[in-house]
Amino acid sequence: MRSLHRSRRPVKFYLLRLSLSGNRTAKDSPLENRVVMHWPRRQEKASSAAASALYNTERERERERGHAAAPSGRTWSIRPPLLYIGQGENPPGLPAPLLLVLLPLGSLLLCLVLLREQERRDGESSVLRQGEREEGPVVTGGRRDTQDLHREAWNWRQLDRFAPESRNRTDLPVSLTSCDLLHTAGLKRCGKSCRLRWLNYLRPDIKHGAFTEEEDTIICTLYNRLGSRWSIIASQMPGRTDNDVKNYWNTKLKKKLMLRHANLSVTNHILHSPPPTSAPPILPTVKTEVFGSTDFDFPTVPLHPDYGITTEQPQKLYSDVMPYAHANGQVVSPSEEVSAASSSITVETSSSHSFLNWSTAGVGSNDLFLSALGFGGAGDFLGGYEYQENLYFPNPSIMWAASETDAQGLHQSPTYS
DNA sequence: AAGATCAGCAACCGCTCTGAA
DNA sequence: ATTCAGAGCGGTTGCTGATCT
Repeated sequence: MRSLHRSRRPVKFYLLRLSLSGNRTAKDSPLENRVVMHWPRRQEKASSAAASALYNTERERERERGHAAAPSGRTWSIRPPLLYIGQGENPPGLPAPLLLVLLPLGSLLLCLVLLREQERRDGESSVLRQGEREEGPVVTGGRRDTQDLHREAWNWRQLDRFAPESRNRTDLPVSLTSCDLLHTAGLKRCGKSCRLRWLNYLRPDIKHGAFTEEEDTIICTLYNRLGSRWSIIASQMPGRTDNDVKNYWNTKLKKKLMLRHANLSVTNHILHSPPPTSAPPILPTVKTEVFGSTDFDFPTVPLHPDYGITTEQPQKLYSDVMPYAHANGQVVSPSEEVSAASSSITVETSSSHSFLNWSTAGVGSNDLFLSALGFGGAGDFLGGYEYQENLYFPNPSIMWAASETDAQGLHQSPTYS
């Protein structure tokens, strides 16, 4: 069991119990189907008495209106409750309390949101509902639920471990770390884990389907230029996370490309290899001839000077720059089909050539993989390039070029000796 | 049918960076 | 200027279901 990150700095928080009189129907988007609070940072330091007073005021208003309203200076939007306290554990007079945890931590609120969102996704709630009682963790089956969310009921006994007076108070000034609180809540996840879970899985705008050819192209293009800057690559594909892209590359796309290249190599071999001799086969050793050393360097890329790209600003290459590609000085129309044997992308500026070399710094074995395959551009990998205008690149069109279109044009391939 | 292996992928680890106090 | 919690990121792990033997 991996250990939880434990925050060193104690976090002051208040536990407020809100008794909501009936749920509002969530007609809004799922994202809004949750508690949203804007709590001024200064207010985090408010005394428990002040918090209690605010709470009491708000509770009165809430009772009058049937929902929670915001005091001046802050806004609360309270939708159907996130968590219910198990039956029998409720304090007297609060039949269906909603437990809110006000923290100076977006992460913790996210934990609550996360539970609600998971509940929505599961279709069938595994979070304790009103009137239900649960013993121990709630498991809905599958790894995601058992491992990601160890959802146990909130109950007063757990809270009382830290605040024994909680049963008879509406405000609970307690000094705990965020991890303590999450343990108390039964989540067994730190805020960081919850955030990650949200970003990579629960976020409603996440695209969960298979990757398209367009996305393959984007990934290969940017990977070839940047290496494993997955977050930047993912930023060009709405709905995809860096983790998605990374996993996809490592498990599928890389193999796919290798397979295609292997097929191509076999074809080339059949077409161009000399008649077989009786000489014993020589096991190949890879030599990166084109780059002049056994270390891999990405192709030298001259950048457009107007963009002001520096090696310290690699991100700008994607967000601001998608330079024109040429090959051997010849611009190739995007509509032209590019052979799978095309070898390189060079990027040419109209005037001065400020060369930027995406070199070995930060480049891992995957880049060696690319180099070993002899590819300089994503069009090579994908075997046939289908031009996509303004995929998600804000700037000029990409023009892939075939420097040599015959089957022997793999001049950037490794050579075997 | 049962165990072994593989593939997919969400989550974790550990590090750096950022910004608030 | 310093401290430190939280965010961001890339590499890696390990769980689960599918497939193979």
